[in-house]
Amino acid sequence: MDENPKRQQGRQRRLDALTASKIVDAAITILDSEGEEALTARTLAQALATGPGAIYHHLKSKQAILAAAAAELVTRAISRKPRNSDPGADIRALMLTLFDTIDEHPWVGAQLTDQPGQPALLELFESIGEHLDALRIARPSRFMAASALVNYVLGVASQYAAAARHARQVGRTDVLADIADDWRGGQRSSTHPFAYSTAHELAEHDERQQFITGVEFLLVGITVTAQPS
Amino acid sequence: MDENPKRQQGRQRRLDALTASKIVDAAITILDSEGEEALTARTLAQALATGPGAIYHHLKSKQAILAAAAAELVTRAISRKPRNSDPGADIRALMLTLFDTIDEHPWVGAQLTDQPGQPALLELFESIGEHLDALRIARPSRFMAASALVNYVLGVASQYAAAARHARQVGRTDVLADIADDWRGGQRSSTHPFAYSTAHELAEHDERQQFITGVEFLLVGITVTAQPS
DNA sequence: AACTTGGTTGGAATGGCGTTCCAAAGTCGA
DNA sequence: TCGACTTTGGAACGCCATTCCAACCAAGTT
Repeated sequence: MDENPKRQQGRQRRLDALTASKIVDAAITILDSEGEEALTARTLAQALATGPGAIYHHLKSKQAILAAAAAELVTRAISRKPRNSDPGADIRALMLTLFDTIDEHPWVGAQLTDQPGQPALLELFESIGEHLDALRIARPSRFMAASALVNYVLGVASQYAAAARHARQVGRTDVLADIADDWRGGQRSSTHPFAYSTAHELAEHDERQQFITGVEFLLVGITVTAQPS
Repeated sequence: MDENPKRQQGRQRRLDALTASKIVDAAITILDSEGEEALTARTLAQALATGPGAIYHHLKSKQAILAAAAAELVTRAISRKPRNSDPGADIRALMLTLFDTIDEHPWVGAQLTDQPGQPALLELFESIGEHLDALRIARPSRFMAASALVNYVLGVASQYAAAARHARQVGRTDVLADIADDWRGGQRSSTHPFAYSTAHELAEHDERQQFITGVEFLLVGITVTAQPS
């Protein structure tokens, strides 16, 4: 399937040789510019000026391509670590970096939530966990705390991916504004009073701010519940 | 497309008439017993002893069927409200009921995260929001708090759906044990020390306990940050 | 320089999916 | 009984991921 180390020195490859990483790069380009639905074996083959068969020689499935693409972007995001002296600031910065990656590449959100035990999730969990170590969370709580933060990120990620899909299908409209209108329509003021009265916030709020507020709730809860000292 | 109120009194229907709700019920049965992948227009038509065309006369797409099925189960779960005197206990009970629904019907998790502005999500948001009202969270924070809780549930839901898919494909029931093994393999002890050292918890923990611990982190964070008094 | 070998290529074929089409059948007001 | 309208369900369409396989190459061997 490729990645044979011997080949690096032994056989000489053609200059235009297909490789797993070239395929993944082309996939990322398509996903970013034309969305999840635009990535098919045929469009990807066309972008690489080859046929579908050649691609499957290097990567065993479309899911493998997507997993590799997501892992690439997550790893890239995580490796930009600020490493301040303040571990609290560090973990907030990490979470915001993740948010920005998902905001810029919504398909990553869909991919992260599509398969369990994915490489990208390991990176995510590891990075969050190491920051919690720095925060000196009591040992037994670290796993729970890291899981909670990962799950929260995944929830936000899945909504971003869904919104991006919807926006592309329906056209350029503001997805959240449509939902807010729906929540204010019909008999909603009596059947769903809470949603009705908060719908305007859905349409107007800053999503980055909303995300970090949720992170803040979790971090406060974690430190209050599990700080040793 | 059906659901014409006039028809209820006017035209008389055949006893075995196809209806949207019969289709959704059949879909739920297939999803629960044979998994997401088993639900196709053809298998559903077969279960209803008809052809695919008849189904599309009542519901406009497969996504609409899935959305209706998910909304049905979420509504059913949410309507089992305990309504104790203690609002803190109520919201924990609600979250656990949601967890149990997703645990029993993992495909609901996939559906919730697949489309924005879904009916099931409105029910979820409304129910969580009303409980927060009872908790007397300060007004401006309620939207943020409800969103954070919903996002957390969605993250957990997506992981449950992914694990169920994987388990059905591989035939193995213990997906988490496989992932834990992966996290302990290779050079992980040096490259991913946190994941390596917590892998055993991944395989051994009680998932329901883990879920409610995350909820607890959020609720503590929310009350500490946003309680008015 | 020809021959062999085995990884690589890419176009064609396969099987299955969601969805649409449409002729036949059913139902009702007149 | 008739004509209009809904409902049915099997066949057909277009697209997808994936597999097949004959041709293609760049070494090693002679």
